[in-house]
Amino acid sequence: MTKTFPNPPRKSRHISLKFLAEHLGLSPSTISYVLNDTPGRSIPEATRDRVRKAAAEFNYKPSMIARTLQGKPMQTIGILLPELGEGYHSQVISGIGDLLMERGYFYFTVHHRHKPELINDYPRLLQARGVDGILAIDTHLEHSSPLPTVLIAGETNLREVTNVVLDHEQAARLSVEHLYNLGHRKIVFMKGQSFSTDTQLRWEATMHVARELGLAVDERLIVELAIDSTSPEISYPGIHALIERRAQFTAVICFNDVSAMGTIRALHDASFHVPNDVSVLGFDDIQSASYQVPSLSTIRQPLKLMGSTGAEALMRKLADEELPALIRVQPELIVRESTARLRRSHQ
Amino acid sequence: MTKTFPNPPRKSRHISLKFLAEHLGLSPSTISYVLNDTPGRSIPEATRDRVRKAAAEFNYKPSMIARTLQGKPMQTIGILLPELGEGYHSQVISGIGDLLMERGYFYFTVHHRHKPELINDYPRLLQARGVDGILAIDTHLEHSSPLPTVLIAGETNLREVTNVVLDHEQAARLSVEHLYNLGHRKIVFMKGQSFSTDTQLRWEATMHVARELGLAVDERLIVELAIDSTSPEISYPGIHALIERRAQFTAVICFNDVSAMGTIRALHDASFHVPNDVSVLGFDDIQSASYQVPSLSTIRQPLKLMGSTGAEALMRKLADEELPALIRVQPELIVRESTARLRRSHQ
DNA sequence: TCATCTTAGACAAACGTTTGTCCACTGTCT
DNA sequence: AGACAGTGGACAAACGTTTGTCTAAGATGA
Repeated sequence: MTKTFPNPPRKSRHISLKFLAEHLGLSPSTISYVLNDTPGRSIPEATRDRVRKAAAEFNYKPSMIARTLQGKPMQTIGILLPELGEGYHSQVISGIGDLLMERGYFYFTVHHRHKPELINDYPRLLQARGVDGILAIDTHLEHSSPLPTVLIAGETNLREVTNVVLDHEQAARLSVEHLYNLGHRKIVFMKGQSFSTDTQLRWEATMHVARELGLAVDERLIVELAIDSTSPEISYPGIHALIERRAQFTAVICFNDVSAMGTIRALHDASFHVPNDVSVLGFDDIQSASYQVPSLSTIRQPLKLMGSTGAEALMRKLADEELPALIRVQPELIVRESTARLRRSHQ
Repeated sequence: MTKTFPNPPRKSRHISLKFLAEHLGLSPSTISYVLNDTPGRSIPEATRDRVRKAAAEFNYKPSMIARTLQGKPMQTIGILLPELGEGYHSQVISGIGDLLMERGYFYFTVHHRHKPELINDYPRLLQARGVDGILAIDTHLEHSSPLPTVLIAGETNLREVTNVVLDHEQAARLSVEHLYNLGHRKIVFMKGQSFSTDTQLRWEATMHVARELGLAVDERLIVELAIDSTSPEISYPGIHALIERRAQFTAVICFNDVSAMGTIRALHDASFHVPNDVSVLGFDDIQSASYQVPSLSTIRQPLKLMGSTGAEALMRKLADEELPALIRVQPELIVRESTARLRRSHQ
């Protein structure tokens, strides 16, 4: 009879092992052994039943906090990223979140706005909150962290950090060859903002492929993004300026889909038709890419996959498994309406 | 001389109060008093200096975990939302994240996919990880939580939950009157998915305003969203079907900007021009709204503000301040290119 | 019958903090 | 010289777990 014990489930008292123990007239350790099925303990089934029933009745959840103090993992990780808001990151996080949820892990999200001191401090602050590992996205990691770390789409030369990256060489090949094969030769190349970790790698890969194809890269047709934002405004001024000074071009390779939207908008405002007058190629394949008018041709970056791959890698790392330093994922060319064969009249 | 003590800063040992204490030849309590500036303690400035220097030298961060065990707040909250990915929520979270970061708070994000058992379980699981309070977004809260809770854009009749909501009545007025004043009478009304907490409230407000204006709502011109997604595909089939059966309409009031994009795409595919043939009005004003072709007229929902307002309210609640049960924020009509005056030929 | 082995638990230490209490000095005042 | 106050700090308990060790009672064996 549980009713004979003096402690009614007072609303105010936190349900702890100790509470359960008093309630059942047992010691906390016994409860712990039962609930964790600790092997090598002889406890009769009758007692086990009593304990489990009480735990269910009071909806007892063990405090991860106290458990962590014992050196157990908190089943929690920290996600480090440059900025919140729409776009790129949210897709990656979506992939991470689904996998972690499945594994019973929780996560913190922290944004650092590219500030090195924040990037450096966050791991310790997260550690103080009990996280087991760090998943960084698009972040320049310079100092090694006290925690196991996996980096998605960033750049680092830290030995102990596993890096999940897109195959930039292949991505560049897909994009440049696509437009080349459609007959385009006067191509605008767009370079990302300097703080984006992809900018440098993608640019080098793109230039490399252009050289291989014997495609001339006109200095005057390079647009460099500078605005720190995730809205299409980032590319509008650059393309607008190009049009103003009557630059000759028939295609634009954009840094991402968002800048492709800004590009199309700028061309549209200047009465150029996409793709009849100018072809525009995006990058990323964000959700709205296929619903633009015109719909975006783009290089799909498997963002969700990169997220889940990174999370999976971190789980492995936490389980002390060996991991490659680099995990590469493959891009894919998605052809829609914003790119078209060069028309004779524009040659 | 600190060098005379036997414990070199071994890489493996965690830097704790006790470690610092041994290192300095003091007791842990003294270190704690100094680092927390606990009032009513007499400790000479010389000692305080020694302690602070050592703390800085070893980059000591107190364990929030152990501190929480003492009943101190963890300075951490949990965010509950239906789904990860692009769109609506990411803007709200952006507002939350900025405010929390400023206050030194961290946050967990958990998504529940509208599953009641997850919605019910998460608060306890978060509590086990030391969370001080819950911020729910667009979530049907049915049971009261063990933690202080603020709800953004959801719906609940729980007394203890503070609710941050858009002024739906005003939003409906702005949208319907805008199209009405442009001369539209044959208007398609789009109803959100049933799981969205805004659906019911917005629909009622919209119908109310239509009645007030004496505007007939044609049953056959109601499109109801059903697909669970954050991509424009949600509205495409509905609008497409309307066109297929040659329904007569001159304007569409969409449930959100994403569905407005799907609507424009469907109209475009059927060779209708927006806004010359049909006006399309969005809702939310997401970042890409102004960069669509045509750019979207829409009802701006101050998403970031709703996020920061909710976070601020929760901070207050955690500090035991009194709060109103309802905090209302105001929408705004943004007129761009996707809506236009009704042309005579279409009357 | 007595030694031995199981069984079913209790007990206590530890994790890293916070905080109330206590104590040994050192000065100061009569 | 004795009483007393102030100073500088140590000590220990507590938070909620986990886990190694210990023990009392009952069962078993020769």
